[in-house]
Amino acid sequence: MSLQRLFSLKNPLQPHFKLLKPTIFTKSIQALAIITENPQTTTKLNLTHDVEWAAGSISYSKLLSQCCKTKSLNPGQEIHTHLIKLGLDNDLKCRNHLINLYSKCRVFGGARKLLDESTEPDLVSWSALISGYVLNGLGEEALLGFTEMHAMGIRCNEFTFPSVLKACAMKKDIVGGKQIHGVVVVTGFESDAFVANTLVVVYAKCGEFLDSRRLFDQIPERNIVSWNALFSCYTQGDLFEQAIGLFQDMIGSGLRPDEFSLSTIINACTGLRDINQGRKIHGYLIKHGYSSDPFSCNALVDMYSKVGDFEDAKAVFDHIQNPDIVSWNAVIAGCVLHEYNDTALELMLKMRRSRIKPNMFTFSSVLKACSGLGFQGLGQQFHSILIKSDIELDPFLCCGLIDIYSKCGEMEDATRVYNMMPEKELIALNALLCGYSHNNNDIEALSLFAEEHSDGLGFNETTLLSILNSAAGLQDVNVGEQIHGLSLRTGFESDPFVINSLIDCYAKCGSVEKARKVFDESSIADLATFTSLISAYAQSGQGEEAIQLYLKLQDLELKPDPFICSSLLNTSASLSAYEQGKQIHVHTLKFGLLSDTFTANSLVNMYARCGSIDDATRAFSEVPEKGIVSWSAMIGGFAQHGYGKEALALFNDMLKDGIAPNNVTLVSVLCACNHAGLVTQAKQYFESMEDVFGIKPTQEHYACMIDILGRAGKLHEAMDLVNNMPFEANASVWGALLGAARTHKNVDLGQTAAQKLMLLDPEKSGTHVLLANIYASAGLWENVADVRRLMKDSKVKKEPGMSWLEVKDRVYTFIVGDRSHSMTKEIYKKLEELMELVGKEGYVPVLEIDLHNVQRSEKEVLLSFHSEKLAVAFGLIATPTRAPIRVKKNLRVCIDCHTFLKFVSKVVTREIIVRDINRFHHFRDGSCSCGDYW
DNA sequence: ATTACTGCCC
Repeated sequence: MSLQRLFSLKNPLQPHFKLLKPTIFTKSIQALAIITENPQTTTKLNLTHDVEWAAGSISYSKLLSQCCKTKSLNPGQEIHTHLIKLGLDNDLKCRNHLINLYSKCRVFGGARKLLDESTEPDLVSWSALISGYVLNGLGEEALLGFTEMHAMGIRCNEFTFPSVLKACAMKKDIVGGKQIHGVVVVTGFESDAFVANTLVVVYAKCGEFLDSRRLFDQIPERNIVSWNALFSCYTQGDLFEQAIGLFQDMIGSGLRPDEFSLSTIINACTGLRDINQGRKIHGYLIKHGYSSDPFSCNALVDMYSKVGDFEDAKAVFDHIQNPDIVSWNAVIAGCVLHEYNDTALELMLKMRRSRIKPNMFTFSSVLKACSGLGFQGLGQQFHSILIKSDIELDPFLCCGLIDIYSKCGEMEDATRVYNMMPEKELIALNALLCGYSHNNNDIEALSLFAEEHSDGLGFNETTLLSILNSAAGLQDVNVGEQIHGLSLRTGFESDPFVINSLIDCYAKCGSVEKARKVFDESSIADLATFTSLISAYAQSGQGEEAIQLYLKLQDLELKPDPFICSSLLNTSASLSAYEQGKQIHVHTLKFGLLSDTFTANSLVNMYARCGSIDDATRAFSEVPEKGIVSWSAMIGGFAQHGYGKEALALFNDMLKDGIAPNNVTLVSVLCACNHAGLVTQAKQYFESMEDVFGIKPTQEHYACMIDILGRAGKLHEAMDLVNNMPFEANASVWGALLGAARTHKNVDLGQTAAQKLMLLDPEKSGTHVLLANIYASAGLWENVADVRRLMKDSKVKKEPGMSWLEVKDRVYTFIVGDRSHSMTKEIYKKLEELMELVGKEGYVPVLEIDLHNVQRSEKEVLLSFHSEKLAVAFGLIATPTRAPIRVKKNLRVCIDCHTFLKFVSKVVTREIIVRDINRFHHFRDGSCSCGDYW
């Protein structure tokens, strides 16, 4: 128990009484005496516990000196109190010791009080005070003390100058440093080793390396500290090679490096990322008996963490006998760097068990670990510990906290931490902007940036990446252009990350041309840039450009990565480019990318959407770690191809595997029921969605369910469902109803649905066409004419029917009545041939009713030129005899083409796969996989 | 009695 505690006891009379109690006093003195290694004293103290004896037999000055050496504040204060009691507190020697002790222990008030109350404070009193300020990093206070001392007419000596100069170095105050340098020269302390070495440090720390080096060269008797000082300054100024060069010069001059030299050089190796040199130094350390030097060990832990293997870092750490706070921090930081985040937290617990208090470095690392592990709750607990502690919330910690709060979407708290910072720092701004962008607070991000930018906070590439993400999120090409301009003006336009973000931003804002321009103008041709532009093309549906770019990438012999391949597979999927997709598949195998689940899932999706359910099934069976995305892709694939039973069976397999479905899976499940005509099952799934799987039906699920009921002719039930939806029905719901009305020729329902659709999605052309068809089927020709007029007035154009067919490396496009193809003649000839063949088999053109006012013969001609017919005809000419023909169409297949293709598949014995806007049709041997229900 | 060179979080 310390005396301080005694003084705070309730009874004010007690302290004096307790003070005289020998047992309390002697415990401290005894410990001190043992430390002073005075065997005589120790023995005698062991014989007696008497206070007065201790005071008389050993000098207070000696004891206080020992207190200073060991920074033992409490015993020092006890002695101080005792000196007052004995009236010995005016002794200058003791007083200066006490000033030194208090100042070093940050009790500046006490130190200052002793100095002020001195009858004659001398140079030593001031030196002691100033050195304490410097030791505690208070450069400003040290210089103020120096000025005051100077004003009192007290001159510095070789002991004071180093402290004062160090204060200048700390503040990077070259002006003050030069002034004091002048005083040093005038007073003749220039050649003192301590002063000369510190002068070298002052210039170097202020960035004046040439002056520093000149002073170093002029030191008459350079010692090891001079060398150490200079190359440590070089290392701190990131001049690692110069540091190592100087180190070699030192060895050349015959000096043997000590632990200071070695730990500094290890840091230089870390900076240079030169692990070989670092290992050599490690060997030297062991050979020369420095392997237990704490500084060198800590430097090694840091080096292996940052440059080498974490295992090496851990091995060095495990060898440290009594790891200090820096050792722990270094190894914990290493864990975080290598993403052993849970180990980082475990080590922090171990560290606390060994009674070492975490500091701001520790918290900075463990906050990162929490963030990496998604332990936001723990991160918030650390925040409350930090608030209760006396640890200063420096910019690094603030960043960590902003990151934690951003990760859990608590942007208000993140903003609060940021606003709490006395001085805004760029790294904190970046952390907050990043948080805003991830939480889709794009407007907040951009306005915060604008504000801080006008306040002069500045920005770097990280800032630009964040705000470009926000601009992309807003899909505001103007904001993107402004940021582009800003990066051009500030020279960031050549940063690869900025370039990629610009491409990404322009692409997301819908301007692939601008994205391409950035790509073309940049001199960087790395994988990431290609990935950005390829996915930009993929996202905007420009698959051919995406592939062209991929070919260019291969010309440059860049090895594709999972991102690129995944992107390309998705492109092939959306284009139904089966051959192309297969080629990408080969590449994924060649480059070993199928262990990546994303890529493997994309492969399943690609084959499913390119119409090859067999390939998709095979790809699915080879997905290394099947997740919900893999299962959903496969179930969705089966559903789209009309394999309802297979889809549902797979869904059950998935449930057996313990994978919980998500809303995407359930859309596919309902879709499967729809395409397989399983109305009862669909109803069961739909009704149990929330109870069994905990998924609330969305618009999509409702739309699917209404489609099912509609197709089954249960129009009332479908309408009831629309009326009882928990939200306003959207366009897809009404679209499903309109489709049902058309199938079942229900004019009232068609009108209601079409009206809603025209309001919700006025640009959609299909609505008018469907409504016209419904009117036409009921013989309401005037209404048909009205709709046509309405369509003309509202400038809604009927989307022309288009089909795509892939042959070898090219995708061929066909439009209704297309005659632009180089093989037009052959195609139409083939079509005629086919007409004749299928006519013999019993094919009769089935007319779409909306063509009622066109002459019958004309209709037949028009029908025969539908794009899918042209595509199939070309496919028969241009592809190998037995290969399936895969066509993609932008609209629903018309009933005539559907009938025609059934016949064709029979007469030419070929499988024809048509992917229309809703699903796949596999025409084989005269029938279609959809069972004529689509 | 007072003095110089070394480590951990972006």
